[in-house]
Amino acid sequence: MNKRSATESKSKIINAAIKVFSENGYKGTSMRMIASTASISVGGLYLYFANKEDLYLTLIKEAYDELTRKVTNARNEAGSSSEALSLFISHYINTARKNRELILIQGREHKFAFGMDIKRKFFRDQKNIIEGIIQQGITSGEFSGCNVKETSKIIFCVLRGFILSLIVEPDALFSPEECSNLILNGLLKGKQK
Amino acid sequence: MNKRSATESKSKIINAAIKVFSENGYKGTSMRMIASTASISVGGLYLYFANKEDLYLTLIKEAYDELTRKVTNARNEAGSSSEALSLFISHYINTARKNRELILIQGREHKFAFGMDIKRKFFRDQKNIIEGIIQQGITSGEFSGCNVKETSKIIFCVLRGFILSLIVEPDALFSPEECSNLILNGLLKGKQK
DNA sequence: TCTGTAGCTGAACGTTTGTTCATGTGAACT
DNA sequence: AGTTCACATGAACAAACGTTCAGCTACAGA
Repeated sequence: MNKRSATESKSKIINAAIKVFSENGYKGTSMRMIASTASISVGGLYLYFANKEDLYLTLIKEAYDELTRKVTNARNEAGSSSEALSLFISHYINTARKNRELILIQGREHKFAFGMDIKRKFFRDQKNIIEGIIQQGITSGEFSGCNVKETSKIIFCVLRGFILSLIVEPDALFSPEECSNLILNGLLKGKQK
Repeated sequence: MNKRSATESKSKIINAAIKVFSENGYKGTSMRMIASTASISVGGLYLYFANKEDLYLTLIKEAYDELTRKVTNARNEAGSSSEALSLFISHYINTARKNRELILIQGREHKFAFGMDIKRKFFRDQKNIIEGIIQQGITSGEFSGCNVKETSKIIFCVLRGFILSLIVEPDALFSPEECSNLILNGLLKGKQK
């Protein structure tokens, strides 16, 4: 193994790319900016990534995989449906907060279609999980009957709005508990508090 | 007045700019793209706008003003607080839908700070309106006591998520009625349906 | 018909972009 | 000490960028 380590250089590049892409978006980021942030030469970038697009896609792919992995676990940890939903929401919000830098990238996209297949899959997965939780809650009599698809869209939009706030207006962020509380009291058959 | 009308050319440019900026973002849009979409020469753009930034800011300023104008009206039209909130939500969602192209632009921003003062003012205004409605509902005994600031943040995030959906995933959109229903049943003291 | 001028053009300029490649460097082997 | 080769460099290239400006066109009023 060389002292000038390849893996070390690659991770230096990845970290620099996250930072620079997050701050300037795809089009707003030049390979030279990434190179200088990583303290490496322009040409050096091309030793590890085929081109700018390859480097970018590597980043957002990893970001989504991580978020998905953590959030899907929430489902198995809960007893009741309300607890499942609350856990889902708090997992989602907390991981989003923690991975803020990675998520910032998606707010600065250069084209609609770019990496869209990765995102669509992610969105579909998330919405399916929410739908599953609501459906089960209705079946078990815990939630009042409602339009499952429509309701899960709304819940998903709250979370999506949270993500957008993360990007544009950090002081608009709310707590997971308050969020679950508002949503659940609209879902639960018997009013409680 | 010349047959080669200045006002007509200017509006041709604005329409073209909305279209091209929406599809490609700020950095992704070149003055040549706007010019050719507007069927005008590159140089012609600079007869009406000082530079690229000036042209862009003109667009988003108008977009926000329009949305604000329409939404603020909702407040005066309602009798009860629940009706006020429902009206606010449906006005917001419907105007957002109608002005989709204009709003798309904000999803493709090139830098955080760019035009951010305009946006922040808009966000503050919107949240104040929601807070006002909730506060009034609590005072009148229509809504159950809750953390006003936190709750209005969540409601605002639903709408913000709706906007983001408008950009990235049009089939994730929900109806204003269903949204009001979910939120209100969490707010109303007595459960109803 | 001629003239003044508002409206418009597109070649040209200086930068910056993504990418390439001939060249250099240094740790790990014999 | 010599050889090797993974790792690294940055000048160079073509393409695209925002912006300028000398010159054109077409209309209004004389």
